[in-house]
Amino acid sequence: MSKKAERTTAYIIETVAPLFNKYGYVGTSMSDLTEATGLTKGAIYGNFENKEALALSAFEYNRNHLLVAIDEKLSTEGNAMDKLFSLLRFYKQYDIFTLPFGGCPILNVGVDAQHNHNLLSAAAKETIKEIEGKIALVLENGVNQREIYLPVPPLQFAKQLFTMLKGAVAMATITQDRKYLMNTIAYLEQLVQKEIKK
Amino acid sequence: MSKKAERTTAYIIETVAPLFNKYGYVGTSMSDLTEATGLTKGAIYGNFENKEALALSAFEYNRNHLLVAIDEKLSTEGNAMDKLFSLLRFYKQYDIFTLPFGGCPILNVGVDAQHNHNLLSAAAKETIKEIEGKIALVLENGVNQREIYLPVPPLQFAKQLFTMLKGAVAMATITQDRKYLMNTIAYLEQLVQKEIKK
DNA sequence: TTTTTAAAATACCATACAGTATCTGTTTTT
DNA sequence: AAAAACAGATACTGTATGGTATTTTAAAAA
Repeated sequence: MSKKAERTTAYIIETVAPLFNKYGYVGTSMSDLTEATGLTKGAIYGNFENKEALALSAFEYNRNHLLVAIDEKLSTEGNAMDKLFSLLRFYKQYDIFTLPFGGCPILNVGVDAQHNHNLLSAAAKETIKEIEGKIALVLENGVNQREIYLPVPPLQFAKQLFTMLKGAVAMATITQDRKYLMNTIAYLEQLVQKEIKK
Repeated sequence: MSKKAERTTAYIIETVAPLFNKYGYVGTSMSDLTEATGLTKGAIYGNFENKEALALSAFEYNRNHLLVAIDEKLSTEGNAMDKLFSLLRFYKQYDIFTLPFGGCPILNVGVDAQHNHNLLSAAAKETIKEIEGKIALVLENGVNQREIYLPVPPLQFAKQLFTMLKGAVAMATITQDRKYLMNTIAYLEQLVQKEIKK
């Protein structure tokens, strides 16, 4: 296994990931990709079986970035409440965070692939489940440590919270107005404070 | 102006609207449209200047359907609270309501057109503003009639409410799970009850 | 340094794309 | 019923699409 190939494979993915995320699967053509990478089709098809495989790799790349960031926020020192507030602070800057990959991959791919690409659609769906699970885990630990109180089961609360966050992300994306992020999350902060603080 | 042409123009729009909404602007080809309508390109290009004009008409068609429905819910007999609850009940069934046009046009077009089509993108944005305005008006009247109390200005409350609704719509769409709609709106019902009831 | 192996460039394929000029059939109008 | 107007079908345009077989170039191994 020579290293050259691995490097170009990685280079292709990171160059191509924002394009697929912005323009969607059908909206991104192979010539867009050759232009962006400066490589020829021969080079790209040498590293990826076809356009589909490339799009899947690109989504996985974006998704991993996101999950790493979320993991980091949820691993903040302190109790469950500290971790939650760390996550909320992160989402206040979510538009800036996702700018380099061309917006929220879950929203973009989830909506774009809906009727165009089953595998991508399933991948977006799966990513949502993972994030909800991570949030639920923090909540569950908080309950067990008697740090917080929950009016509903941890997973349900996590889903509710994530739904509101995605609402803010969707509105900020569509209207290009980051106030939706700021205001919604300010509201969520006081909601979390009131609802679950012991 | 003969009526024949108007009828086929209308027929084309209503046939084509769900396709553009599902597959997006680039994802919908002229041959998809000839196949769905059973008409030839000659017929379609005789009624619309180009693909873009057709897509814009299709969005407008979907948008109008939605606005009519929302207007109706917000015109329910009774006070501001009755109108709000009528809207919330409508959103509980939003997935079923939007099924014939292939999902929520604001979300689909708003996300799809984001980097692919400025006019469509602006139209989605504008539609959001209109709906927020309609909700804000109901709230403002409610305040003036001393039926409800608002912790923030009417438009801000309307935006907040609509953001959460869109969050539920986005999550239900991406995951294909209508529980997001049910649970989020059940939560909003109790929130509205608590927060703004005088 | 030479040989071997692999990566990337080139040139090409068939097909699908949006769009159009022209022709044919059908309505209206006279 | 004939003439004029118009809707729609047909056949075609050039270009862009995803994908591939083959050649050239560069990198590893001997």
